[in-house]
Amino acid sequence: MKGDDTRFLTGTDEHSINIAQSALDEGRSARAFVDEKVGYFKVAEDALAISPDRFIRTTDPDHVRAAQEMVRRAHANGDIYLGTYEGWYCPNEGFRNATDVQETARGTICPNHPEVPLQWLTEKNWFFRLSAYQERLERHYEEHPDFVQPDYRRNEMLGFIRGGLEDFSISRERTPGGWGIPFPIASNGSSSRREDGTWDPEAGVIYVWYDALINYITGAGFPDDMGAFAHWWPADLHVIGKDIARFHTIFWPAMLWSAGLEAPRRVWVHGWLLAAGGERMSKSRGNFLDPNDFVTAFGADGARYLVLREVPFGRDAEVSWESFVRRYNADLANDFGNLLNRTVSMTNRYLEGERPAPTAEGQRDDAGVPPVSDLASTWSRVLERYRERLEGCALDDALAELWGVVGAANKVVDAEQPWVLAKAVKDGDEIAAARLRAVLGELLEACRLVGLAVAPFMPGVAPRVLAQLGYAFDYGADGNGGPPILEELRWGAHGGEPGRVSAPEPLFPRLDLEVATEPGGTTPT
RNA sequence: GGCGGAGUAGCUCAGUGGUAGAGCAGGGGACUCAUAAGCCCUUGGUCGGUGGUUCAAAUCCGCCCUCCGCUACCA
Repeated sequence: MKGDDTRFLTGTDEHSINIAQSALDEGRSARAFVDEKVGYFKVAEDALAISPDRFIRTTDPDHVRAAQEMVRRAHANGDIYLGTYEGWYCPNEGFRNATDVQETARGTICPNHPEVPLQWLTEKNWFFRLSAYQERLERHYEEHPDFVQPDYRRNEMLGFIRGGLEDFSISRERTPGGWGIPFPIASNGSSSRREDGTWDPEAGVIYVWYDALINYITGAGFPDDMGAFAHWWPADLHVIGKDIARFHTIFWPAMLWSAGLEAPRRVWVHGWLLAAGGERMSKSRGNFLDPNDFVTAFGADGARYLVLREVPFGRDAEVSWESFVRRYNADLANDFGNLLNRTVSMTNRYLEGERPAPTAEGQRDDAGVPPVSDLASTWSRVLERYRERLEGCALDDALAELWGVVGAANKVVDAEQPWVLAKAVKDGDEIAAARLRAVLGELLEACRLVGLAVAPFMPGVAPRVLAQLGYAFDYGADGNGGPPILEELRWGAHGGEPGRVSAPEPLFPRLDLEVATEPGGTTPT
């Protein structure tokens, strides 16, 4: 919306052994299994009005090419070598981490398949020379203090690096059903591609997360369209969950450097939404919030607002249905929704719907009345802080800044009491008439600015706000098109344009806490 | 165990030496444009415990208690 070229990528990581095994357990192909799951993700994205430029799947053919090219580059650079990997091996799931297995009277077992004895297996694998990048990683962290955010995550990762980096394996000889991207290099160092174009299964597959990380550059055009890639890479921002921080902040930059590519500019690590008591949400615990139910109750815009406002973006947060309903009613229905509604209603009632221009700072309107409120100066301060918070990924603070203006505007209504001014106007008081127009002009402008500024959070609500105010909204559902938003976000940017407000229409119907419980029937917490 | 963070009003949190704060929730009031919303006022806290430093400590130091994060191949 600022007018910058953007490319927004989401997608799915599909080559895990767990996926291959679950598909086998259900008696169907891994491909059919992931196709179904991807459908669920896309439905949820649509429901939440998340509009990536591309939804990338690691099973996409261009991603297969990208992953194989990255392996070739690492190999050409001398960063991968053949070694042996050993550990507990579950015939159903492949290698299990020592922390995932249990010692029992009958031997070592994996909790998912207690009937099947584990084997201590040795496998020939390719290893990536992560150890060669320790110094460069430390230097990178020092020279780019914002590379990993929030700061405490950066410190954790830096501590991990300083503790010494080991090489890690990036291939697997065997996976259930051979699931994975074919490893493009044979053990003798030549290509594993055969004359008929298929890949030699003896070469194994690329280990799942080595392949998964590469999705970011596939999405930027690597290696099929290096022109596009040069335009989009390095990415300005990776947003990831805390559980995969190490992969994105340590392994991934090293992989890129090995291939002669740049690291992303910034990686933001977000926390989790936790259920009551700080428990992790899971279906088996029955404390899972289905995003589709969420949208049903609050609307796509409401759901987006709540999740981003209620939670400090860098930390875990305990959330509950009740906390969301409270926040929805307080912020959206009562504060902002009602502000717009009362402002539009008064404009209709007292000015026959005609929209007066907002009085600018230091100016007098045509009737000689100076600004009646300090909303204009408040706005310019808030906008600056709003931008700072957004750029720092402090999304909850960013929204709080905007709501400071909402609060100020509600106070202005009570301080000026337009209904009293309107009575005086009826009695022929011309000064009151000018003041009434000034008050409503300032309130309408505050509504326009907040409604537009909040568009990245509530892309569906923003056009409805502007429509009620009689303004056009020229941006698409994905935020593209339209004028540079910072121009539009100036106080009085459309001050000279005559216009009419439309009939007031509540944006966020107030919810009854007792009624608005989870559709799944789970007891609200 | 090691490293790091947190413990402040019912809830979520701000506050790094000088008379305890915000939002929400609760209570009261005046008003009426509005989604019984908004506005004003207000109840509520020995700032985890303890011992120090200081004229003065939520804030600095020591010890203790509780919780959380990181501590490499599930991803």
